[in-house]
Amino acid sequence: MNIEKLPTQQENFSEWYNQVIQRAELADYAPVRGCMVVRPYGWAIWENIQKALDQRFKETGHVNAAFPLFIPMSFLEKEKEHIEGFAPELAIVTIGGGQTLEEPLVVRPTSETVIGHMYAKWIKSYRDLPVLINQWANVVRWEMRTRLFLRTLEFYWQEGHTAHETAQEGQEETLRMLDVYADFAINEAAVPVVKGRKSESEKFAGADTTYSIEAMMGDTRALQSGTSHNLGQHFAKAFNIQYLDRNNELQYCWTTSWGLSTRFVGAIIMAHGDDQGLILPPRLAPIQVVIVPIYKNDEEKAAVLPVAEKIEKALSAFRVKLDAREEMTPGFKFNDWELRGVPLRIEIGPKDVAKEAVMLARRDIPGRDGKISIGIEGLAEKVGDLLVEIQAALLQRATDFREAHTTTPSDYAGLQEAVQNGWALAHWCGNPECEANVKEDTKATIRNIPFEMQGESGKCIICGAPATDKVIFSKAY
RNA sequence: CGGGGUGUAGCGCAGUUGGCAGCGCGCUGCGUUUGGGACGCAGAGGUCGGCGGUUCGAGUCCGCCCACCCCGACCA
Repeated sequence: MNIEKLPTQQENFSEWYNQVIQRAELADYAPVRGCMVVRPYGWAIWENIQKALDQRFKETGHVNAAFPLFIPMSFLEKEKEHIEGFAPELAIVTIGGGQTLEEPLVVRPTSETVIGHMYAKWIKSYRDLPVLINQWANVVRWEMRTRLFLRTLEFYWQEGHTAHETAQEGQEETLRMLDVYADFAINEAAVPVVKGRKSESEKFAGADTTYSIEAMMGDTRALQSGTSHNLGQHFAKAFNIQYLDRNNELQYCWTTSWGLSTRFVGAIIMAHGDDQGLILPPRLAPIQVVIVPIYKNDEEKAAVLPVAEKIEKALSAFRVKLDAREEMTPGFKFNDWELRGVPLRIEIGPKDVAKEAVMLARRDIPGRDGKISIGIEGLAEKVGDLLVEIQAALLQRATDFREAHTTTPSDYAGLQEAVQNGWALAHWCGNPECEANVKEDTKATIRNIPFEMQGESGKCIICGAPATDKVIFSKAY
């Protein structure tokens, strides 16, 4: 392990990001360019994300299934916008079993097409609707520039695919799942997000409308953290997903899709981390409490270790780890677990044993300010309270940070200035040219058109034309 | 695909005019340590990215190739 300090977020945020991931053993670079290995600690975070989301999917009536990795090339070509959008980033298999394939197989970049094909077989009647299926899967998109978790050639995600009787039901489903994502982000990951609609240029290839949740990272850039698409009847028409309605008339279904990926692990890292390393939200942290025993000799060890073990048992309701490694000093362990973002640390040494107490150290409050001595009696309850408190504090801090770095410039010069270090809220007339100009001039894009600001009319900050949409401009990952 | 850069131990790097393959961290063993990143001693670990050329001799010079990184066009 490299014992040197991390670069600070201030001096080099992206280097801080890369190093914290590798040193905390979340992920490592794979032998293939642009691919990553998710290591056990990183995967444990993903598993906790999966649990929190899967539970919400089930509660809203969805079931899981698995669709194949390979998709016939011709399937993607059936929806014009879809193939145009994805063509540049497809991985295509042309040889199988030593033979050149008659039809190339695409490694799925997303599964609307195969799933649409199957839905056409399965759906006959309005009685078959709605179909509410999700799958947990890996997908491949051949990206030019990659970053661990944020953009890799292969990534893990869930993709929900639903089919409905009416346009309205489709729209309701699209927004329902966006709400599920926002609820997850805020209440499980403590990452504040803004729900909104994507502009035409940023929407999913083949969607009527794309919605997203956008979060601000520690360097003020935006990260699209989850998306929900109203696909209208595009895929239903491309794949003949039809049903007989109540009047015995053949109708096309209305479909949706929605996804959240391992990119969200990157969101957690960048939204909460500090110069010491990760800070994981208690609800998703693989280890919520780490116990570090402290002793100088065998005598002290004999006094301390059994108590530490007793505490470990007393805290079995939490994800707790006793770090009894002999070959490391307590000081090393403190730094090590801080790097790994464990929300709460318990230090127990001879002095504490004598007092029948322990030291509790909060990860979100560095140094002595975050430490308190507390009696062993009723410790579990106190730990539970503190974890809830830390979870809330992380959300509050991230929200405050976002607000402190969000401005409402009044003219174009102000906008250009504002997006250099933060989000800018401003009116936009809806013209793609204005959007493109901002990107050209500043590298910032329209992240989304927030629901909460709809209905405020004004003048386009770029061209001055009347505008009904107020949008977030920001540099993004 | 364009522009720039780097390939030497697991990681980070040094290697002079061409002359025995090195340093720091990490790793292994033993001992001393342990309340905020301990120390000593002894070890293990190399196709110097690959192929070819020049030379008595190449990590070093020349040519070709390969890989990766950074910047741009694309993106959850």
